[in-house]
Formats: sequence, structure tokens, C-alpha cells
Amino acid sequence: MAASALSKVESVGVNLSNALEDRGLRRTATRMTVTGRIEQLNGAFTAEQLCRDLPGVGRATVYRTIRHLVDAGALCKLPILDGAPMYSIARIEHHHHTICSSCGAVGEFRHSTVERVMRSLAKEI
Amino acid sequence: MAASALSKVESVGVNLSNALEDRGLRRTATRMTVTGRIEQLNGAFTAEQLCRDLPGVGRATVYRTIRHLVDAGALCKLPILDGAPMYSIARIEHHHHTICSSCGAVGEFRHSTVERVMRSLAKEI
DNA sequence: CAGTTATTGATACCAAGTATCAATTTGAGA
DNA sequence: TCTCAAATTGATACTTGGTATCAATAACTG
Repeated sequence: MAASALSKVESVGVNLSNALEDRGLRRTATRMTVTGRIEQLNGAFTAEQLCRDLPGVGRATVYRTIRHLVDAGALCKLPILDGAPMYSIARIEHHHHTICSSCGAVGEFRHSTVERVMRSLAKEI
Repeated sequence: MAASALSKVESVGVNLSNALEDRGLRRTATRMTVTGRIEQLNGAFTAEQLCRDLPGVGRATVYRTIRHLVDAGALCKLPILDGAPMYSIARIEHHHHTICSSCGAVGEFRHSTVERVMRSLAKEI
């Protein structure tokens, strides 16, 4: 992906802490630590990676926070079939993923034709 | 999906035992039991479900046989993100999946436009 | 049939994630 | 500011899904 396109997408600037607050969850120091780290990482990550990076935060809390963020739609669980589940910040509301099979880079896309095909297949089944 | 279309697809008739033999694995009674059950099920299934259905077959063997079949390309691991991984018989060589979000029915499809879009996205990233 | 190799399955183990629950933190109201 | 109920946290135990080990068994091959 061209660098300019990447920074344009990033500038959408989803705020993870806000996503939690919008769900009626408290903006605690621990949650800020977790969401802050996710925003720093700025790419796909695993729960275990977060636990390693944040030894001061309990495993249960890391997993719970990820779950809240996924429920809020602020994180995507990526369609990876083997190994530990990976997550990335959702920058586009409804989207599909592209995952580079050599380096693992994750992209989001929408494409009207793909959408139309999926919808028509959905009707057919 | 219309019933006629469904049976046409099924008539492709992939043989799981053959897929194993093609990989140089022996056609044993235990493996016939496992592949036979998978063919009976004729839809998506989990490893645990097979273990329950075939109490005479060891867990390790069930998991090993599934792995062999996936490696052989005879089974697909379905792109389901939550819960136990599910598998289904691969009836089309290279394909994508549709999964009914209410009943879980799995379909396979190829679509030239979708392929083209995916390929061009892959180049872009 | 003998010998080699593959397969099997009981078992122990591992990894990812959740449930529990006592201790702590938070924020709302007096 | 103080009080207190509700929310949050994290240590721990547990569950689930799956793999490694390895002795016993089954399957080919000469």
C-alpha cells in the first residue's frame, strides 16, 4: 500500500478509550494503559503480546478489555485460521480484510462489487 | 440454494479415503471409520463432534486424520472466528465460503470479479 | 512368515481463554 | 469532602481445544 494512502486511513483516528466509555464502561487507568498500548502498536496483535508488553496489567483484564473493544466494534478479530487469534483497530465501519500471506500485514477494504456478489450469494443459499 | 444446484455440487463426489491414500497414507479401518462419518455428516462439523460420534476412535487419531485431510486439501477449515473450529469437505478446488449467520449452513463459491478484486488489492498493499 | 514401518490410543502435556472472588478503585450523592 | 454501592482488577483455578510421547498393535514387503 502506498505510504500516503496508509496515513490517510490512519488519520480517521478511532479512539479506543472513547469506544469503551460509549459503552458505559469507566475510563480507568488500567484501561487507558491497554488501549494506549494497542494504539501504539498500530497493527495486528495478539492478546499474549499485549500481556507481555504490559506486565503490570493482569491477564484477565487484558482479555476482558479486548473483548469489550471487539464488542464495541473498535477492534476486529482477524480472519486468521491458525495460531493465536489476532486483532486490529477497526478503521472502517463495515469492511473485509486483506492479509499479506508473507508478512502478515492487514488491510481493510470495501468494494461495491464484492458487496453485491456477497449479497446475491446470501440470497441464493 | 436451490435443491438441484445443491445436488449437482455434491455429485462432484470427493473421496476422502482416496485423498489420504494419494498422500501415501495407509487405508486403515480406523481411517475409513473417520472419513466415512465425515461423509455421512455432509456438512460442517467440529473435531469434538467426530470424537463424540466415534467413541471407538481415539481423540489423537481423530485430530490427526482431520489434519491429514486439511493438508490434502480434501477438508476446509472454515473461516469462523468464535467457538470450536469447523471443517467441511472441499468440493471446489480454490474457493471462498459463504456461511449463513442464522443456521450456519456453509456454501462454496468462485466469482471471477471477486477474484479480480482480491488480486488487485493484493498488488496494492 | 519375518521383519520393518506405519498407525493407534492412553496419557501427559500445552496454550488460549474464562469463571471466581476477595481486594481495590471509582464516581455519585449526601 | 465523606460514604458507600457499584464497577474494576488480578491471582488463581479451571475449561477447552489440541499436540507430543511412546508402548502396543496393525499393515505392508520381501
